[in-house]
Amino acid sequence: MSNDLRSPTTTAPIPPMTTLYQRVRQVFADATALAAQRGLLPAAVEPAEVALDRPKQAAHGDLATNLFFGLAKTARSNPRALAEQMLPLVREADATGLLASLEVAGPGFVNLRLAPEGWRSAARDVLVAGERYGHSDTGRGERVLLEFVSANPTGPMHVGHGRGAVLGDALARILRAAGYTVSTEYYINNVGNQVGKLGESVWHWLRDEAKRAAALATWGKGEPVPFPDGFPLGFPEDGYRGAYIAQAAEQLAQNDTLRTVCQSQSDWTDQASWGAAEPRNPTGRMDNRGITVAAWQQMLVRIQDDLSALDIRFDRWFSERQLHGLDPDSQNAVADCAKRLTAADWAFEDAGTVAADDDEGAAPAEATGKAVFFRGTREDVPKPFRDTKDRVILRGDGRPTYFAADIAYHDDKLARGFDHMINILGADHHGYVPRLKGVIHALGDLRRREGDPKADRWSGDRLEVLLVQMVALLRDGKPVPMGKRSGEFVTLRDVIDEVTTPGNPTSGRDAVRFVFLTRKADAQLDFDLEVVRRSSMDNPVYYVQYGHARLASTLARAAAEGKALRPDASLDGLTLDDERDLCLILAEFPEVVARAARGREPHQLAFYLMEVCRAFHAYYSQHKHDARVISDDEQATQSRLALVAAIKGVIAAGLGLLGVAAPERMAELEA
RNA sequence: GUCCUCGUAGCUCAGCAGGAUAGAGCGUUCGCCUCCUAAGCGAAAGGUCACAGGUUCGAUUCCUGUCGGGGACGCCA
Repeated sequence: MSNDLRSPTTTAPIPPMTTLYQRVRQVFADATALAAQRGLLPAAVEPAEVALDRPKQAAHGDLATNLFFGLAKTARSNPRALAEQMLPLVREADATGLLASLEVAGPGFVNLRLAPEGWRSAARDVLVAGERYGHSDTGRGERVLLEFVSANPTGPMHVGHGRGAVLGDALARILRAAGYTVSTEYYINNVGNQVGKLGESVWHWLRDEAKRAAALATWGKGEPVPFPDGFPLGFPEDGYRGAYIAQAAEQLAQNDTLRTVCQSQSDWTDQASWGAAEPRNPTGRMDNRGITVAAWQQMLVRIQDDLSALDIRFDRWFSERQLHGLDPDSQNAVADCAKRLTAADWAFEDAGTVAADDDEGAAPAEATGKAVFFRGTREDVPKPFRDTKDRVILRGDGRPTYFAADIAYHDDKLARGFDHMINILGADHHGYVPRLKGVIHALGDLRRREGDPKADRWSGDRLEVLLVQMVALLRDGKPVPMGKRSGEFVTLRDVIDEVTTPGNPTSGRDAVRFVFLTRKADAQLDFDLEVVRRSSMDNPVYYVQYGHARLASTLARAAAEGKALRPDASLDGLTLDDERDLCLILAEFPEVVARAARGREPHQLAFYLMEVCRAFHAYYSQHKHDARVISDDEQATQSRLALVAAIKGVIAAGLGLLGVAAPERMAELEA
């Protein structure tokens, strides 16, 4: 950091930005270096090893460290005595006079108070760094592939998907700020039974225009679909019944080619009438029919639309079809992986369990051949990745399972050079995790045998799975009934719309995002539509946004009175305890971002922002009479405006990392 | 049955790589706008951190077990 904290210098070639916490840590690290020179300690410590806490009690100073508890062991001393010995060295190391006082407390804590220039520098840091305040190199550029949502393209997104989406998007923003190199990816599950059923379901509507028209005329959005009887083939078992099926069918009917296909009376089993019958798909499954592809593409557009309502974009949309060699210029990596695993005895053929009818609609399951199982139970699989059961990758009829495709997918991810993979999954998938890690381990072993020099990259611990718990949708405390089977469910879009305040288009997105981020991923979340729609304090998003707007309006007010914040404003006018506390809170922001990144916990940021606002509102109210921000005291006004700007900057930066708008003013309240 | 996860104020939840006297919001009670946004602030009340052991200077935090809520154990995805 430059020694001139006064001037918010113009952009030098990316200054090595430090934070107040880092500067204090450096002082302690330097002190240990001095101690090492003088034989008091065996070795110096790195700044990062100096744990700094903000004590709960004001009597314990501005910051505290328990550094000497750990060092006492190696120095064969007791913490308290060592701390006493170290204090002079700490003072010596504090060349810039950051620290005002130091004391040893309790069994060996060091409590410290910062000099006014010290704590004020935190506000200066914010103003100098601007939008980049809080950024760090914690992640050291580690290449992370963050896969999230990956909802089947068989219908609109529901609320649970939304939570995973918001978590993933916020996490991507936070990780990037913390110095990770992040790619986000959505895995499109466009092969398999589910998508096949989507095709069948749509097909049924397309076949009967009269019924379709009648249905469309009478169904309301979100209403259960009274599926008519008497369809030639019957509706597919566990097919999709939401009104969106009819909507999709209606849209597909606009497509001339499909219209021709759909109006033909030929049975859907007659491949000839379908156009693209895929020779590489010998079992003739629905998932590769033209109608199916058209249908999931339709659904994908809808999903993308829902995601953009939440301001979420992905770096890449990864098609499962490409793994099966079904997309142009793609290889059948799924079959390849299965073959190589089998060759290396990581998989084996076995009749095993008799195949159950896997509800292929009207077609009864054929007598099956031998299935291929992945040996996830092998003793040489490290314990945490070992499965309790061998899992099928190729069914008796040769069709790959979802797991088989996922093997090829994760092989592909690692082959692309990522250091680390984070998958965000619904908590109901947790049983799936060990087998996925296990198969990555197996692929590593396989590649080692094949002589791949990069084989070590294929290790189970490169995969990290974040499990997201369910969202319980409530309205005024009462559960909103959701039944996928009945076709009666509230979509993510419905929820966003319902909590959007008239006249403020982003309010619904902001509310949904913020509320989703006020809980740890692995905690169940109650989402009460009534509460989130209200603009009250049960609804923290308004609290934080209001704080930002209040800060903005204070700055605007000052400007209007000809007292605008000047770039050279001095912070010397900040003298109150509350101002020191605010600065210390601002100093914590980079710590919080780094912590949220390391722990993959965006909620920490949400809670932090509420704390910032709480402190600001208290300051603002409490000094309404004795120390207003805008006053006749020019010096004090400038300093306080600078503080206000810094607080505003932190809130804006924090909200930005959560993907929530930071408004300059709040929209009119609802009556 | 096996595995995962959660159990903290009346309710909903925080609690950072173990630290000092346990934190918020809602709800309840009582206060605060002639003056920068009252969508705000202050105060009061509210707790055997599910239970029992263990690890150590120190445990709400880490480990084991018990009890309770939720979830997963398919040739589904």
